Amino acid sequence: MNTASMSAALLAWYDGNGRDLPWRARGEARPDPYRVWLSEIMLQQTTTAAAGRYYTAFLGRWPTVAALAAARREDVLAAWAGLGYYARARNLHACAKVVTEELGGRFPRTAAQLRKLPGIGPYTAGAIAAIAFGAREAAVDANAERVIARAFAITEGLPKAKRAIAEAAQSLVPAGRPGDFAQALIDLGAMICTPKNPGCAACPWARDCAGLRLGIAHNLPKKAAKKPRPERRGDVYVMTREDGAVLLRRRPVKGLLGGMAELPSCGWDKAPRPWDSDTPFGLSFTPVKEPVRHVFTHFSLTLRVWRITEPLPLDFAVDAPYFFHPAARMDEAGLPGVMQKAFAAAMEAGET
DNA sequence: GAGCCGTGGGT
DNA sequence: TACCCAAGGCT
Repeated sequence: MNTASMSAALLAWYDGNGRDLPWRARGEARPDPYRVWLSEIMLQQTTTAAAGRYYTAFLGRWPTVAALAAARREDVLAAWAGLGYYARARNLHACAKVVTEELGGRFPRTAAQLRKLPGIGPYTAGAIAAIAFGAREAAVDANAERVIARAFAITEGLPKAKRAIAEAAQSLVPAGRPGDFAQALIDLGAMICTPKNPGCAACPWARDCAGLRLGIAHNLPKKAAKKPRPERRGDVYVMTREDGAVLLRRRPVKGLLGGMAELPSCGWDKAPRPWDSDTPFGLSFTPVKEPVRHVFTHFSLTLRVWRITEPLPLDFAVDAPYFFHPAARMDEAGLPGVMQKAFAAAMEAGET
């Protein structure tokens, strides 16, 4: 089998078995580059199911790159809340501004030019160039890496094997349908050539796969062992005002949950610990019985939740980064997942 | 190059 | 339960 027949076999499989996803414009002449870009940013390290809801919401609220560029950053971050990796949202907004204000509202058409924009790395640049503009570029994500490592029996471990894998992938990209090929390779990895228990019997490349022939496919690609996840603990405070408004705080733009709103908290990240031996503003609190557990990428967290004993008076004054948020619209406060959990725990405790 | 950066679903 | 992993990028 040569590369041309492998590409043809994969495209034929994709035409009959590829996934139906909201951002895919199957049959349309050319997909909207804005939609391709938006979906690709959301899909970075994120499942299609999780990205789908946010994609629909973003597209409804900001239908064009110009509309997104005109939005306030806090609104974009709040709309991203719960999806994770918030640097993506900051870069998304920054990229929209560059495209709108410096590039005349048009995305660059080549991977090399796309690569220069904030939030667009090697994978995303290739994906947008291929899918939105028909460029003959590979889009090598973790799925494609796995498929290629197996098909070519690349036994060198990641990340050292990245270059060899990328070159092998590029050699397969057909001139005719590079965008479909990129998505087909990803679908093959997600649906057939899965990390565990790959479905080789249904694979369009079963006859070509060197890894399968050698009986090593299921063990590829090789990866370094994971490091242990440290434990951290901290305290988080739910302070409500007499009118029900909740006291929140804006986090610094850089670092963990950068730029996001949060419940005032301390002790669990690198931020200063103003309340080690005291309470916020010297107020009185009641502990919520069950602490909140949350797992981040590089540490696990146990958070003690405290509820204010008496509501704050209406004239309780706070300065930035603190602000009050209306109680009736907490779902719009833009709290990241860990803070949504803490708030829910406090509310549950308050009702019992 | 390795650490940082979220969250949820599958097993 | 604990672990793995996901359409990665930035520093």
